[in-house]
Amino acid sequence: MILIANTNGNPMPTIATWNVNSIKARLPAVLRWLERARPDVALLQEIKTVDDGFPEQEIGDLGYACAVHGQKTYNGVAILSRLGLEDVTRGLPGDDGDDQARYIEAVVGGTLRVASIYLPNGNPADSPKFPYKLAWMERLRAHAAGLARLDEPVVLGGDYNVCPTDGDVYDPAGWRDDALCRPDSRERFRALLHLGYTDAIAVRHPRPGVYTFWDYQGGAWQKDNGLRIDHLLLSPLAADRLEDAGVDRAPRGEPKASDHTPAWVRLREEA
DNA sequence: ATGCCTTGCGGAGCAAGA
Repeated sequence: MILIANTNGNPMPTIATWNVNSIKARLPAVLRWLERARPDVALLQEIKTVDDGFPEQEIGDLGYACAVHGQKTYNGVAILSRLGLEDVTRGLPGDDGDDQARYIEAVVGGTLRVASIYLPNGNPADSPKFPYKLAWMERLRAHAAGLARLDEPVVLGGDYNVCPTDGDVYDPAGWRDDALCRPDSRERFRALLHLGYTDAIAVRHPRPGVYTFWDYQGGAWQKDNGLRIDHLLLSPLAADRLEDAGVDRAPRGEPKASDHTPAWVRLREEA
C-alpha cells in the first residue's frame, strides 16, 4: 500500500492485523505481503512458535523491528514496526495463572500504542473453553478501559474470534450457536465499543460480507463463505485520526494461504 | 456426517482451529 502524505507532508501510518496460522509455514507469504502492502505496523497472531523460532532476521531485513510473545505449538502473537518499537508488555493482565500467549502491547512511532490480540475461540460452546473466552473478554475490557484514558491514541487489533453482527457471517442461522456468534460473545464485544472504541472496518464499510476469514474446508473461499472476526478497535484519540480502513483479500487467494486475510487502518498524522 | 483442510508434533495419528 502506498503512503499518502497529508497537508503537512507527513506520511500517514498504516496498521495492519493478520492471523497468519504459523509464521514458519507462512513466512514466504508474509514477506511478500510486507513488501507489497508495506504496512508501517503489522500485528500478527497464531505464530505458533516460541520466541527463538520467530524469523526476526528475514523480517528485520525488510526494515521491521519485532516484538514477540511466543508459545510452543499454539497461539503466539507479535508486533512488527518500522516506526520504532518501545515499551513492550507481554500478556493480558488479570489472571496470573493464564499461560496462553494471546496478547502483546507496545508503543510505535513514539506516541501510538498498539496491541496484537488473539482472543480465545471458545468452541465447543458447552465446554470450559467458552467461559475461558468470556473471562478473557472481561479482562480485555478492564484493560482496554484503562488504555482509553491515556493521552496516547490506541489501536487494539487482532483475531477477536467474534462476529459482531449477523452481517459478518455468511450463514447466520447455521452459526447462531457457535462461540463466535453467541449473544454472550457479542455482548462482550459491544462492551469494548461502549468504552468508546470504534470498529474501524465496520464504520468504514458499513455493509454485510466484509469478511476476513474463510475456512479451509468445503471450498469456503471459492464460495465466499466467510466471517468477519479480525478487527481493529480505535480509542477515541485514534478514531479522531481515522483516514481509511479495509480488508486486503489478496493473500487469502494465494497458494499455501492462511485461512485469515489482513485487515488494515490508516491514521492521519497528529495535528 | 463432530467430516470436509491445515498446522505442529514427531515420525502415526491426534489436537486444535473456527
